[in-house]
Amino acid sequence: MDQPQDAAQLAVGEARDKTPRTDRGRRTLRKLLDAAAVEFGERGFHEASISGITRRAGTALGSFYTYFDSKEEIFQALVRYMSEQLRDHVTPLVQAAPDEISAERIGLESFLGFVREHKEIYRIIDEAEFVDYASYRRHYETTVARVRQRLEAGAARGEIRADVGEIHAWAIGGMNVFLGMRYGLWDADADISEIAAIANDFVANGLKKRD
Amino acid sequence: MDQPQDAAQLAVGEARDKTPRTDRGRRTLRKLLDAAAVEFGERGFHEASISGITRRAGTALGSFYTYFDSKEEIFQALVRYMSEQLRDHVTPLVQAAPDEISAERIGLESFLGFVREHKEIYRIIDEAEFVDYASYRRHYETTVARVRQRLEAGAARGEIRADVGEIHAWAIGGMNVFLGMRYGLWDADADISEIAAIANDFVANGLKKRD
DNA sequence: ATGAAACATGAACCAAGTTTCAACTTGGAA
DNA sequence: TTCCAAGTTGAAACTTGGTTCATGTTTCAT
Repeated sequence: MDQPQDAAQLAVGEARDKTPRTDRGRRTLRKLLDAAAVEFGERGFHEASISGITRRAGTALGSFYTYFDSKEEIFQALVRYMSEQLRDHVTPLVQAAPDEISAERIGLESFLGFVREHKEIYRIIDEAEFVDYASYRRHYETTVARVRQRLEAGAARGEIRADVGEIHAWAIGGMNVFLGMRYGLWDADADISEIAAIANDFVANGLKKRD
Repeated sequence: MDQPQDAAQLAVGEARDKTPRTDRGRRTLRKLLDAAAVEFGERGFHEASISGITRRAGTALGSFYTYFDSKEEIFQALVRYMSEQLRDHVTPLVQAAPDEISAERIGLESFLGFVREHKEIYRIIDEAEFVDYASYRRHYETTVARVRQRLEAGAARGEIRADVGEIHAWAIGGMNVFLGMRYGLWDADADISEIAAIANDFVANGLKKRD
């Protein structure tokens, strides 16, 4: 009924009229997000509970609903945040690479390192396949699109074969994800840069220009 | 079309003496497993309900507990069964291949075809990552182990480079899974054998013997 | 200083679905 | 044919945890 009109004016965040207006509110929201990352990472989406999140955050159960409409909504916010974190970690390193083949090696190596340091983050993005399929799909589609762009740029510079495309990008993406799971998640002792070097040698041959 | 009895009996037998002793019992168990495949495939593990399974199976709710101790247990039995189905579909085709490179192409192509025909089965195995991690890990470890064996046999016959190993196997496994998701699950119209041919050309170059 | 909006609180509500149970039916061995 | 183990049944007890809400506290513009 008598809603404040300026609620329609929040263009920045994706959240509706649940955006905090005071410092206290922003602090609480932040505490909830941090707590949710830990709770979801440790227990998985379905095992996690909102009371677990608020307990970790040190707030009351009801306060959760001041900022989020549901458990799904905070999860979705988290997936997007983490997908961005991963991209922000990998992208600058890859862009500094001297050529396309090195870029793929550096991309894989930095991805493996990121996974190893943020196991809980990796798990959350992965679980989105079943909790928030749109976010999951967007994550992989944008990730692979970036691989494809690199490949095509490399081909245009004549560094690799000219016929690379979407299929090669998905192949490399899948390769990276599996190597991340096997050697980043499961095997804490594997030598990450050796893994990346061996996989990159395989990719380099696969992408080499035909005679 | 072959009997799920084998897999079901095996999986259940391991768990407890809930194995049916009469024909009627075996029939009911079978109905429950078939219904569970549909229910889990359509709704996912957490959305699926036991009453949904028994409704589809045409049995009473209580009968479920004659054969399984919990929702997790029937899910686990299903994962194992489906992992075996997939293997039984792909393995004979791969083994009939004339050489290692063709084997990988045929393996990918038959995997893509299987995924497309059994979308629900694919989803179930994937969801095991969060419901029954041991089964999930076993599925991928045995799958990749088979790739590795093929690679090493091919290397021993001198068909491909000699230094192939675990890393190459995981790379190829991940590639296949992602291509399966992208072109088997998401894209119903993609030309499967063309995808397999392009990916295989990439792999073939990657595995080629060095000069 | 004051009032209104923002924020915090946690007990209670409630829906959904898992599990139990006691009575009943069926199968097949003796 | 008899009898008991195996199997079936579905209502009801029980759990769990997401969500609501009425009440109290804090913030801040005026």
